[in-house]
Amino acid sequence: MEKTRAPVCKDESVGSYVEAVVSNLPADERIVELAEFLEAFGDSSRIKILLALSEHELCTCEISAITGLSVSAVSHQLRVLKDKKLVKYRRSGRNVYYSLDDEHVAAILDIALKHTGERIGDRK
Amino acid sequence: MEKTRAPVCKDESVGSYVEAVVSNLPADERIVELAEFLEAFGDSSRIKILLALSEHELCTCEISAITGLSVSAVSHQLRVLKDKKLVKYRRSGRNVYYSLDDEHVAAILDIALKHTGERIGDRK
DNA sequence: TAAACATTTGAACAATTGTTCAAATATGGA
DNA sequence: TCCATATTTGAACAATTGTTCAAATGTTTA
Repeated sequence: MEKTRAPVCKDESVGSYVEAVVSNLPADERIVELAEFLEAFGDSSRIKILLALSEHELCTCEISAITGLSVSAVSHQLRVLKDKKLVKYRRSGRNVYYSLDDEHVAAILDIALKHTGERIGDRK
Repeated sequence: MEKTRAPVCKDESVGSYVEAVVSNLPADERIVELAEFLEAFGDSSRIKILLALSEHELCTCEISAITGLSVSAVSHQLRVLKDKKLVKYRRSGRNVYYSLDDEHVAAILDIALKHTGERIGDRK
């Protein structure tokens, strides 16, 4: 009478699909990788930086001027965005110019804008 | 000799587009809204829950069994996902069944999977 | 009603986060 | 070389986060 399976809700009508869902889940390390990438979107300073970069390649001090954040705060956040592969950069003289890493980043911003904009009562 | 503009890099060759970028940025409250939505993706427990829900509508205890998280931890995370509009739910008897709020949530998971999967050396 | 199951909630805690400030590093021009 | 500008870095700090545990709330069945 002891179950070998992980304990699921006692109701037997539940969960024939549970094993299928389990077996389709990516490996834990893959999930961590996903979360770390998406986590980088989860701060309003970084969103502001990403939205600015979605319009134009910009250097650190321009981003600072545009966002109103200190140069140091911008640099710290750019490091996060760089590490998590949301932005790429190139040096040109004294300046380091940043831009979105690829179309995926812009696409996520776009979907998020649509999702948060579509709710009733949220009209521009 | 005092500038009225926000201080930009001293290099004058820089920044004719800066004002345009500034004027295209959404309002701060809109940016906060975006960040709060995307922030909800930024945790591996929540990603695991969302990936499970992308395959099948599931109740709290099924999610617990599938993810290996405690029922309480799942419930706390579901509250976050509910508040940030990533999932919706319906009650059926004792159980509360959760599912992804709309196609935007699945789309973001999909793009993130592609983005993190495409990098060299990350082959399955 | 009481008992069993499913879910939510609140307090507590360690761990992580984003900012500021000061200092260090990097680059280009005199 | 020295100086000005641009950027990065590290330490410190308050604030926030995710988990656990225990208790409370819902719901169904006997």
